[in-house]
Formats: sequence, structure tokens, C-alpha cells
Amino acid sequence: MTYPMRAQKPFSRAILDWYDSHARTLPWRSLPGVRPDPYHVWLSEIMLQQTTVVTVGPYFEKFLAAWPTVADMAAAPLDDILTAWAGLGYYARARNLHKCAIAVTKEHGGRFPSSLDALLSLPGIGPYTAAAIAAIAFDQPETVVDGNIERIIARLYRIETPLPAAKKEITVAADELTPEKRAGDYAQCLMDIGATICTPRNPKCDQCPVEKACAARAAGDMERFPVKPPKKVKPTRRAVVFWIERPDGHVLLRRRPEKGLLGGMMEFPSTDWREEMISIDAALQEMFGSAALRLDAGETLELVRHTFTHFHLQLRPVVIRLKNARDNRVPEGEWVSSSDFSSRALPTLMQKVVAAVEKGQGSLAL
DNA sequence: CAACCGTGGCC
DNA sequence: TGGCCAAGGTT
Repeated sequence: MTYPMRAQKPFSRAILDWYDSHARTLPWRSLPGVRPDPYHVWLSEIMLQQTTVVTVGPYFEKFLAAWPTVADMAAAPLDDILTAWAGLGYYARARNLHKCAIAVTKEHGGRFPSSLDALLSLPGIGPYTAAAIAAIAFDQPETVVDGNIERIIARLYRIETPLPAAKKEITVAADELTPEKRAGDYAQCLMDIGATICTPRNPKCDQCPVEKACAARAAGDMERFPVKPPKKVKPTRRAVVFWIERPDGHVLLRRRPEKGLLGGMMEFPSTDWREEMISIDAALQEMFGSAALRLDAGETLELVRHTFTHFHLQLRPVVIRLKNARDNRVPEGEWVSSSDFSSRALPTLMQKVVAAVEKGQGSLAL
């Protein structure tokens, strides 16, 4: 095929040479050739799953300041982890982060294991993250395959098989190129190249240290790879969400179920998320078992729009101002002053609801 | 295997 | 403006 298959060492050497002069300085990254703290590597790798470097930066610093060691994190309440994670998304990562910290503390004496298998058995650590930690933190010659490296390999060999079926083929090819020494630096270098040069669109091939080895570059069809299946249409779900405020200004929050969408995070009570928007009357009936409220003009606020991985959501916020502190029609939950929302595990969707309510002023009395 | 699971930035 | 995409893992 092309030269990298026949000449593994020149390929990895070219990559590492490039890295020594072009490596980005990132908060979790040590100098080339220096082993970083496995706790830092783990924390950053979990945060970086499907998340950009720019987004992760401040969260990484915040977590390290709050929990300097994995034992500190293990000792923290899950809600503190979720609160700190709020806004980062994919909240199962935060729940698994906590589980993993506990497992490392209790079952591994507070030290991360260095073997691929032991790492794979930990919560939230899959094939990519296990290989990344083993290579970067423990200098083991494991093959790291993330989205960047998939793209680089797919272009290098012009792999026509669509993802995710191509994953095995790509991993085999990547494995043949992984160097015995400095596999961690090598992996980070490939990811740097993927993020800055071998980008999904408009790749900067003239800056690439392995341009000459790339089959897609030679054919001039880099952007065709990796081949991906067509996207599915996202349905839209709609609901009424309630900002229920007591006379003392505290607002009702509820905790979502442990698993599933926004699992374990806080929310404003809402009607079920259905395909069709529910009427305000029906929403009041569903939430309070009573529609005995007069609806005046201006009581509803701007529609909150949010897109999740697999559906769009539209929430119609309705503000309810309670006349009495206690009202048995109101569901159970936690009453929180809006000035304390920042210390709560409110996902971005719910922050959008806060913004919509603060921007508007219409309300209903109950 | 395919569905599920967030969010922000880019063009 | 909206689909696409990002240092994936779990079920």
C-alpha cells in the first residue's frame, strides 16, 4: 500500500519529531517525555470525551482545585461532583467519575492501575480512555484510537468502510504504527494533528508532517474520510415547564432520576416531554391537578429551545407565584433561592429556563 | 449492533 | 439558521 504500512519507524519518528517542536501546552499535559500524574490524565481524559479542549480547560482547573487527589474526590458527595460538572454535558461521565474515584481509592489504594485490563474494568473508562491513560500516564505502548486518530488513519489509507464498522480495521492499522517508546507522546501528537491540521473540513495538509504518506492527500479527496453513515432526523419534543415561586422568593427544584437523560441533575418541574405542545390549561391540570387558574395575557414567556444528541426540545416556561408558603397542590421538591442556583446541579437546559424567566416578567398567581 | 447520552462553536 | 462535529462509554 503506502509507505507507513511498510515503514512503521519512520512514520512514528516523523510524528514524534514534529511533536517535540509543535506540542500544544495544555493544562493537563506535562512536558514531552515527562510522565504526568495519572489522576490528572484520567480526569482530563474523562472530561475530553466528546468535548473540546477549550470547553474542558476551566472545568479541569476547577475540579483539581476542589479535589486535589483522587481520594478527595472519592470522599465528596455525588451532588458536589454533579454541581461542578453542570454545563459540561453527558452527565453519566460525572456519575462514573465519582464511582471510579471511589473504586481507585478503595480497591487500588488510591493509585490508578497501569494495565489496560484493570483500567478497562473501571467505571467510565472504555477502550479509548484505558489506552490513553496507559500510554500517557504509564508510558505503555498501547494503541490509542479516538475520533482524531480514526480520521487520520482513514485518510492515510483511504478506508472506504463506513464507521463504526471501520473501527476494527482502523485499530489494526493504527496498532501497526504505534511506537514501542513514547506511545503516550505519539498518541497526543496524533490528536494534536487531528485537532489542528487533519481537521474534518479544510485540512491543512501542507503543514502535516506525514503529508507524503497520506493516500487521501495524494488522491485529493481528504474530506471524504472517514466515511460515515447518513444522519437520522431528530424529532422534537415539547412541554410546559413551571417556575414555582414562594412568597419568600424560593423556587421549586426537583432531582431527576439517577439514570437516563440529565440523570441525577436538578430540574424545574415540567409536564411530560411529548411530540405535541400541551395547552397551559392541560399543563396546570397535569402538574397541580387543577386548572382553576385564570390565564391573563402575558403570563407565558419566550420558548426555550434546546437540542440534545437525539432530539430537539421546546419548553414553554410558566411562572407561578404562590400566595401561600404552603400549598398541597404543589409537588415535592427542594426550595432554592435563585441566588443559590450557581451552587446547584442545573444543566444548561435549566439555565436557559432561568434566563428566560429573568428576561420576562409575566406570571400567574396560585 | 444501534440507541442513548449534552453542549458549544463553526460555517 | 441549522446541521455538523468534538480526546466515547454504556446498555
